[in-house]
Amino acid sequence: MSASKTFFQLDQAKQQAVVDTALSEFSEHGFHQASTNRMAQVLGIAKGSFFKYFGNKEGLFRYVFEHCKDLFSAPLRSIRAQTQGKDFFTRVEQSLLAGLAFIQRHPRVYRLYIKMLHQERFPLRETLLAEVRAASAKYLRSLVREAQANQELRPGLDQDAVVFFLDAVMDRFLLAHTLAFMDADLGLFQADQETTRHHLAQLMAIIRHGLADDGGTPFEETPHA
Amino acid sequence: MSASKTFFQLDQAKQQAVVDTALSEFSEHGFHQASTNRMAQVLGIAKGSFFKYFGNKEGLFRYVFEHCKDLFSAPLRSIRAQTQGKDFFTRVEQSLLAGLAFIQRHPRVYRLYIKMLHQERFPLRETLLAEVRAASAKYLRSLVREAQANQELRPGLDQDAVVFFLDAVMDRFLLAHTLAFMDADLGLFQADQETTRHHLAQLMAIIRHGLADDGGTPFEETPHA
DNA sequence: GTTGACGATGACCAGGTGGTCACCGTAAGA
DNA sequence: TCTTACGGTGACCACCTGGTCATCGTCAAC
Repeated sequence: MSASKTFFQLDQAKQQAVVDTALSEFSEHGFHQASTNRMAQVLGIAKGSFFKYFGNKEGLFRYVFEHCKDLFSAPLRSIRAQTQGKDFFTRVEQSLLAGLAFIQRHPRVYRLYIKMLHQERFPLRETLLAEVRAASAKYLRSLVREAQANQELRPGLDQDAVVFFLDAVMDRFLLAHTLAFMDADLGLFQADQETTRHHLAQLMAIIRHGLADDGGTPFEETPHA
Repeated sequence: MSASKTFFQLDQAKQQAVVDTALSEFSEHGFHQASTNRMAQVLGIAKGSFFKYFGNKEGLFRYVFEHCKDLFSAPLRSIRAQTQGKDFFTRVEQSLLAGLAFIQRHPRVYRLYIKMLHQERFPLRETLLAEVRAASAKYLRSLVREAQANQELRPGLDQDAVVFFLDAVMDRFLLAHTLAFMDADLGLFQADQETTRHHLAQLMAIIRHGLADDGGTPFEETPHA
């Protein structure tokens, strides 16, 4: 718990306003460029209050991050449960759709995550990111493991390589909707639902061919050892 | 030209030292967190000199960026020429190896590029990044176009989708060597050459299956229009 | 009416920032 | 030796930062 009891005795509306403003500031400016002066001004409270509530800027950030993590973990659990029993590629596709839905509902949370990934010198960066990445990697890995058990994937595929591959493509697909420069002229950036669905289908076809067990590979195997 | 004639009249060693120090600072801290005070101290010159040379911090950055762009464009041209005539997937693989070689030779240039991609509020961010992204996207697109002309790719694949897919996987493969968090437990981060080659082979196998024309797809085609 | 508890306040602090400019040292030309 | 030109210098400026704390206002208890 990174907030003092003073903060929790505030009425709910004010607590929420503080977290909301801080999330906007951090997701927009990262940590160091975020300004407590600006936040205080936006909220219409004295700057000193922040330091009463959270000790320092880092404490404020920790609290905001905890809040985001809560928002994040619920959908992750739910999508896994929802797709239980479906085939691997359907699960991957639905996970992507769930990711998109989350980003649309919580754009600032996603931007904060991106900022943390790519901005060194965030407080607790290693610790906090490790938690998030571990959760999503674990999820992806469990999907792959089950798929391999069901012989849905081409034999001989390295589990780590598959996870890496999927992580790369999925991550980028989500990123392209948020950052214009990550969209290689595809038109995914802030795309409407129809465009997104179209490109998702194309992408899933490539992924399927890349990973699925088609009962015999047309290429010479690349030998190892 | 973002530097004054004063700067160009300096002896080469000093010019180089200035660019070198600035590149280190910018690639490590981004733009706003980079400090001209620190650079001056490292170089052992007065801070005022920077402003004589480049007008302001942004001018200094522009000059450093131009320098990096020159370093970047030569290898891109050369790798394209070197792989002319080879098959598509070999070209992709060699491009990745060339990218890795570049990153190893110029790690700070690559880090600066990453910083610019993921840190808003960089001066001239849109303009400068557009140049770089356009160059590399154009390269990738030309590879894909030629491959499609040679019927190396599965028919019906959307060119944009293929470019997007390749960009995603290749980008992430390079990133994983530089940023620990982008390496989904694969062990690519600062990996030795052997590890890298091993994982590259795995990845290329997946890409091949995903894109190559294998003379008949085992799945129902996902119909469009 | 008096007291005590406590959250809110914002002037204030030290420290860092990008940027300026009057001054200095030097070296070439007369 | 005097003049001129010019790059180098670092004290200085205004501004912004995270963080502090003496003071104030309010409200409940007695």
